[in-house]
Formats: sequence, structure tokens, C-alpha cells
Amino acid sequence: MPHQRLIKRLLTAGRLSESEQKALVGLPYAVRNLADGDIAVHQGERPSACTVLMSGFLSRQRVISERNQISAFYVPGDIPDLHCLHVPTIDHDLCSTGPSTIATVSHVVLRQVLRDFPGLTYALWGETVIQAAIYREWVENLGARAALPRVAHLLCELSTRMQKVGLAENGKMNLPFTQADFADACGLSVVHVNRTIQELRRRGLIDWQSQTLELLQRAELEFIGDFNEEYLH
Amino acid sequence: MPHQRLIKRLLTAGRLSESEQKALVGLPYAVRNLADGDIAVHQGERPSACTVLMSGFLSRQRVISERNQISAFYVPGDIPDLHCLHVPTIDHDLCSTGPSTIATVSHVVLRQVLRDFPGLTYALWGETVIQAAIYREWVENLGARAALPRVAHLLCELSTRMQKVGLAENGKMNLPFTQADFADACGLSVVHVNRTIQELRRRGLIDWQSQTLELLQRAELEFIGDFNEEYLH
DNA sequence: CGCGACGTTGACCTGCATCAAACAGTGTGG
DNA sequence: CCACACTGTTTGATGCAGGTCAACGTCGCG
Repeated sequence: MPHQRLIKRLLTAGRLSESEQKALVGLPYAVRNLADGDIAVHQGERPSACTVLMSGFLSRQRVISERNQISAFYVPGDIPDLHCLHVPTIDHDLCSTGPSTIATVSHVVLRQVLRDFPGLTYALWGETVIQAAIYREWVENLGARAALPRVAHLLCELSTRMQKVGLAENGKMNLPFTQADFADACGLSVVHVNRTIQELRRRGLIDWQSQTLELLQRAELEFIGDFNEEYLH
Repeated sequence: MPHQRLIKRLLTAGRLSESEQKALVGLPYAVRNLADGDIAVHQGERPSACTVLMSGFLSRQRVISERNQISAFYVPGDIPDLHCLHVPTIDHDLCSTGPSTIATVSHVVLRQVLRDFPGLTYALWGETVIQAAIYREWVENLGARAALPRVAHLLCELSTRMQKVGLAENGKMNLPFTQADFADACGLSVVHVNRTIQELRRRGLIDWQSQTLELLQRAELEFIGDFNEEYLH
């Protein structure tokens, strides 16, 4: 299995033994490069392998009442279709935002390793637990927050997750998302997202241009977005 | 561990072996009865046991920007704080809606059994996977649907989940929820939920009075709410 | 009988959607 | 090197779904 980000996280989170680490690292995988807009996994597919995002971004999306709703963003190290080990079909598209690289790990092989190393099963379960916590936050974000805090919260979340895999420094990172992506994720219109972002800029909270996002005043953003990073640990 | 609903579901879903079943059934637990509004687990707690809902309903809630946002409903057989095996603190209140009965199973004991029976670990991971799928649906529901389909979708989900644990027949079930609960879950105001429900009644789709909900025209409700029950399997 | 929780109704208001058009940046072909 | 097409951002005008406020109805309960 592709090491780097994922493994690093599992190591800190799951406290894997030597042999478990080796088994994980030794998993065979195939690499695939995706261009912006490419779909890694299609809605309705019954994948026979798990996808590990190695670089770039994927978004989980589906058309709901004529809107394209994004229900998750994935950063390097994430395994967006991990749940397919349990549930045969995936009911969303996993779409590359900007270019990305993914690794696929066969279910059959992975299942065998999980049987041999129960500690790995537990660790991957932990990954699902974190993803679930993120969904919960999104539910609250969409259900209870107005546009400005909603966008602020999402910015904080992305920044924190990128930081955790070493892809952001001081809240500065490369983000190939368009405002339309944010609109789809936040359940807002493009126009309103645009105005919201301008407001954040006007207040001197963010600098976002040419695919580079910088959070200029983290604390203030967290305050506005009512953000507490604990759920991401 | 308390049998009934939960075990039945795990058995069908996870294909447990004889010994795993026995281990699960043999888990010691304590029972607690809750009244309407009682809080089973408080936000910020670091529970040392998992909660299995045996009868009644729990809702996961937290105050977000001065609104009480509900991010999940739990029906008998669910384990609302299962993730606390992985993450120490729970960041929501688990609140009883109507009277309910819960069983608590010590983390220490549970962890030991999971070590001894890896198949159980896998099966409980599957529970987390389903919960995550439900969150995803809620994200989409809140992000993309107007009030009427949003409420319709939630009704369909609750009905299906109740049916799966044998607590609904022909879409008829006991539901102690108030319209305010639905408002908190759907991110709508009480007033608007009221009008939405009246619209559903007017169309002859539901009958909901004195804590009894009946879906009169399942197919039409599913159509309106764009509901597909597959994610609950 | 009175109180409190819940449901219902009407009037009014607003945050965000929608529509439309212009602008800026970037890649492509002639 | 320019014309243009295309994608993404920005701005303005207008509309509406759903929020808010306020009051009343209704039922169960101490």
C-alpha cells in the first residue's frame, strides 16, 4: 500500500506493531494519474479495489435535485472508497479536482492482510470513524450556519487536514478548487459564494488567488466558523 | 451485549461465526432507563463504555450558532457512541426523545472481546460504515433539497430503519418526535416544518398524530424525497 | 382549573437564489 | 501575434423560500 501520508497517519493514530506496519507497506498497488475532472470511481460501480489518494484532491459528488452536491473532499492519504470493503456499490462519483494521483489496492489482497493482522482492521476502522466525524460537522455546517461561517468553517477544515499531511504551512496551501466547487460543497450558489469570499478577503482573513489559498487570520476564521479541530484527530 | 435488534443486524450483515456470536451475546452490560429529554451521554464526556440503544430513540445534538442542530437519530440496535472506542471524547449530547432504554458495555471488556474475535471488529466497523452513509445522505439532504423533499426523505429514512429492526409495519410506527425535533434535524424553522408536514398531510401522503406516524403512500414519498434505501443495507 | 408543551395560523422580512451580462485569464488555431 | 473560445470571477437587479415574530388553539397533566 502506498506509504507516505496514509501510513504516517495510521502509525500515529493506531499504534501499529512492526509486523503490521510491514504488512501495510508491503501491500501491492497500482498507480493511476488523473486529470482535472476525471472520475476515479463512478457512481454505481462495484469496485474490487480500494483507492488511496496519493496527491491532489478528490471530491465525492452526486446530483441531487438538479444540483451537484459535494458531500466530501479528500486530501492525500485519504481512502475515499474504504467503505466499499463492506458495501458493494459506491453511490457517488469520486471526481478529481485538479490533477491527482491515486493508488488502488485490491480488496481480495487487502482482506487477506486484514485477516492476518487484526490491528490493521482496527486502524482502518479508525479512518472510517474520522470520516464520519467530518460528515457530522458538514451536517451541522449545512444545517445551522449562515453563508459566511459556513465557508469559513470549510476553509478551516481543509487547512487543518492539509496541515496534518504536511501539505500546508502556516495556513498556506495549493488549492485547485473553483468557487463553484465550494458552492457545491456548501449548498450555496456560485454567486453567493463569490460574495462571501469577497467579504472574507475584505476583512483581511484570507488571500486566495491562482489556486493558492492562505488563511491570514486563523484565529478569527475559526471564531467566525465556530471551528474546533478536535474532530479531526 | 444486549441481543435483539443489534445482534440480528450484525448476524445478517457480518456473517458472524458461532463463537463470535456467543462472545457478543455474552458481553456483560448494564441497563439504564431514560425519560424524555434525559441526556444519555453529555457533550465533552470521555465515556468508558459504549451505549447500545435497546428501545426508544436517541438524538445526537449540539448547539451551533444558537440553534440546536440534530445530526443523527438513533433507533433500537444502534450504538451511538461506538466511535468513542477510537476517539476519547464525544462532542455531542445524546438525548433521549421519549422514554428509552439503553445498555452500556464497558470499553475495556469490549476491546478484549474484539481482540479475541477479529470478526467482531470487522462487523462493528461495518456499523460505523452504515452510520457514515447516513451522515452522507443528511449532508445531501441539507445541502441540496428544498423543505418538502427534505422532510419526505427523513421520513422515509426513519421508516426504513424502523422496519429493519422490526418496529414498523407497513410504514406505521410509534414516533415520539415533535415537529421541533424535525426542525432541528432538517435545519428548518418549526413554523416551516409545520407547514411542510401539513402539505404532506394535505396530499394524503402521511398520517401523523399522537406520536404515531404512518406513511400512507410510500412510493410517492420516496419519489418526492428522492429516497433510495440502498445506503441503509 | 390553570399551566406548559406542542401545534397552527397570519403578517412581514431577509438571506440567498436566480437571471443576465460583463470581465479576466488562459489555451488554441490560424 | 492576434482572434476566439472557454472557464472562472465579478457585479447588478430582481424574486422567493423560508425565517421571524406574535398570537391563538388544543391537549394532557398536576
